[in-house]
Amino acid sequence: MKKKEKFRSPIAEAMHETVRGMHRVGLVDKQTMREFDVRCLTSVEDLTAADIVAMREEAGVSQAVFARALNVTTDYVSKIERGAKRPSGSTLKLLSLMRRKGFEAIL
Amino acid sequence: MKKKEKFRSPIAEAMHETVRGMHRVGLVDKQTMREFDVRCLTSVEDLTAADIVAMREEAGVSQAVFARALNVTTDYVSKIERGAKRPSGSTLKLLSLMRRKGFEAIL
DNA sequence: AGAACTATAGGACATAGACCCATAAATATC
DNA sequence: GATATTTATGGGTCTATGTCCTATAGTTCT
Repeated sequence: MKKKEKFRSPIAEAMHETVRGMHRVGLVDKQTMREFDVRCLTSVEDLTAADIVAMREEAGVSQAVFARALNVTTDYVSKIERGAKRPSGSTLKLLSLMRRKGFEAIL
Repeated sequence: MKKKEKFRSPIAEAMHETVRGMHRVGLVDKQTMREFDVRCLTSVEDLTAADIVAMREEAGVSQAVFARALNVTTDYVSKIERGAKRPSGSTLKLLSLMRRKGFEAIL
């Protein structure tokens, strides 16, 4: 079994363990714990056009491949990288996910 | 002087070499080989409203938590589940990702 | 009974994101 | 060297995604 890194910071992990401990002694139910995790881990960072270019270039793929991975069109990626359009909602989430976990994590 | 790279990443190189080998043996044609790098990334399943409800219920979360994980609004999730709206693009990708890898994979 | 959370359902509306075309640079193939 | 092909930019138009708003109603708490 492989070690899976669920949290980025030790602080976040410590918080998770704290609440998990509360769950063990019955202070919080499973639903609350899951919601806690979601609230903690779903923060999406604002990404600039330059950030996205950097992410794509680090992945070493073309705009076409990058677009396919996001399930958007190629020229939309182009517009995003030029700052002509701003990604939002689920697109931003997907990009944020990719930044944290790597390009392969969203394939 | 920078070493001239034929491919942008080890991953891309590995993928390309694999398909190129298939081309040599005649398993794929030239056209397919040319666009393999892009085509191999396009696997987004169509999800019905019922599928999405089932996914959320299996994850055991409310529409609010589900929406937050996708970085969309709560009543958009409600509309999707009722079939009033259809997810597309990156939203569909994110849902597809979640279906294949589990709810925790997109946190 | 009163909060608080849950989900449905309506309408109004802005813009994300698709689709269209042309241009031009690198790179691949002959 | 000539010719395709890939790559990316940049213009425009336009649909419907997705947000925001309000109201209604069923649960599950205290």
